[in-house]
Amino acid sequence: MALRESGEDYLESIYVLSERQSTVRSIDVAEYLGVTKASVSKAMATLESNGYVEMGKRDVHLTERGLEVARQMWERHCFFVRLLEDAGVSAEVASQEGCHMEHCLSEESFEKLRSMLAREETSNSTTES
Amino acid sequence: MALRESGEDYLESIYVLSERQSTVRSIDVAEYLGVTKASVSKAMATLESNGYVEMGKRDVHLTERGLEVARQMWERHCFFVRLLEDAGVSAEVASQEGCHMEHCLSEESFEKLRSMLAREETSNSTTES
DNA sequence: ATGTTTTGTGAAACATGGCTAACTTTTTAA
DNA sequence: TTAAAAAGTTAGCCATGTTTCACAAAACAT
Repeated sequence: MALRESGEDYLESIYVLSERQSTVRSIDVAEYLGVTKASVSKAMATLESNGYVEMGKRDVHLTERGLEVARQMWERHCFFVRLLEDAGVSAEVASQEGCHMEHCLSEESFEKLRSMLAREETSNSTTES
Repeated sequence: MALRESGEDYLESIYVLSERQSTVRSIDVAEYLGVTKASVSKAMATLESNGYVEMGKRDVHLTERGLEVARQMWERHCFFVRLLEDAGVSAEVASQEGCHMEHCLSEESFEKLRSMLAREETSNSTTES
């Protein structure tokens, strides 16, 4: 079963939270994403049955497979947030909207876009400095 | 009731089709979007009750309100497709993925992003020519 | 140790947005 | 003009992803 946008968001939030704290519980994910704990419970069951997370008695953690997706999403998130902030969008709005943009592109397209914009940035900073 | 992504897609497709042909029917929208005519019928009823379209006996057309959204979506679509193509993404993939990106940003953020990238393009073409 | 609070789960409901199938209405062609 | 084809609608179903509410289990504090 393919991962949907919401599944990617859950994985990403587990990843982000696990960098802040030693263990991640359902309730942490719920608070982070602003959904109910019932929603998390349901989502975790699906993600676990598809091998993206493992649920301990009092924590959830990413499998290799889940970690790969989560890292990728977080990388994209940061990329789009930075892009929007560079454009003059507030941090808060950039974060919200970046959350959606991160799910739109294939890996290949994302890399191409990132490369192009990195080149532009380099050439601009050269001319502007 | 706020417009969702699918609603925006329906409006956009009516807009695009109306530039190609004198009248737009449900079936045209269905073929364009690759959904069934039943789905279009349902969607049109909702869009009409929210004042985005008006349905004649044998055509659908955008209201002022609908046209505004449709134009905006189409503009964004073209922007993102061009951006992706510039990055080296194939026309087909760029069109598919641009379809999703166009729904992610607020008007304000989109304008900021567009302005920034336009500036970069200008400064690059200056340095590169 | 036990009572309270926190966390997690399960069931039922709702909204969205698709689908198919059956039907009606309109258009077209013989 | 009438039969067939095309277009549109309606009803019912499905999947996703939420919610609330009730309950179970775990953690914590006194």
